[in-house]
Amino acid sequence: MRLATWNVNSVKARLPRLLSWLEETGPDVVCLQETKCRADQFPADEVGELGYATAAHGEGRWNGVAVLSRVGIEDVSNGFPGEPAYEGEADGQLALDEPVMLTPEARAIGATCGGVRVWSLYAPNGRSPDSAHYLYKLAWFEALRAALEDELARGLPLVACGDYNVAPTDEDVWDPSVFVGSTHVTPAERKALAELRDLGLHDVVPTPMKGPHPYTYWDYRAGMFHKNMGMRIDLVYASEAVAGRVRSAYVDREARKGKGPSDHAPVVVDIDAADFGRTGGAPG
DNA sequence: ATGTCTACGGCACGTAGA
Repeated sequence: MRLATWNVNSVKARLPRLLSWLEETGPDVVCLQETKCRADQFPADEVGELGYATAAHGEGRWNGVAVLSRVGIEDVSNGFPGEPAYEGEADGQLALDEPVMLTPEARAIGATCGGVRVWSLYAPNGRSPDSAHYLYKLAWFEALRAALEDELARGLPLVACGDYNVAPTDEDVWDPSVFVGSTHVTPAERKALAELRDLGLHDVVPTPMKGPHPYTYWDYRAGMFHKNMGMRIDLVYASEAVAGRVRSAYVDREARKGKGPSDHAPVVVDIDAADFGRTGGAPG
């Protein structure tokens, strides 16, 4: 099974590149983030012509996640149980007797594809460590940890991949000194990732196509991609059964080049998964 | 270079988010 994850930064703006990338790369399962469209606006017909079924979860202008699969797509979950909603900076100014029902943002979608439980995740950015958005990010990760613990208990091989908006180590940013006081590198964010790994998930670190660091994101500004000043924030967290069958993984930096790219590159993982589709196989 | 992208509302370009 060839699995990929890619923050496309608008699936509508990226559609020609997405379609040609699908044809060239031939993944069986693709996790997309920042699709920035409602489910009914997702170009399911266009990817369908290439043989992919779609599960999409979106809200319009921001966020949005999807799973594409040509090995089946079943048991779709839009979001996860306990997923928090962003209450914003205005929390506390609302009348106490006027509870407001907030809908979680479209940041997670799960589906079972070819015998593998697949999650496409788009973690909150956090904006700055003193913001309400940062607290929301940490709460979202704690709820994700609880949800993935339950998901793993189902016994299927599992991958939770996407834009985690956290660089796991200082090696995963081009210059740690630039990030002092910033999100993506704080101890609390890295602890949230460590707690996911404590569930038995393994960080599938891809091979960089160029240079020593498998960065997956480079800011559009200031020639950051040209100078390879990037970050590794798009991660594949795989259960033991999947991690033990990973043949290879790479960052497709070619997809970050040229006119009209996303600011993220895809991560592509090849897995020996011939027996995952069988019923009655070993769990986990 | 606070230097780039995107979507939105609404039809020009300012604003917000990343």
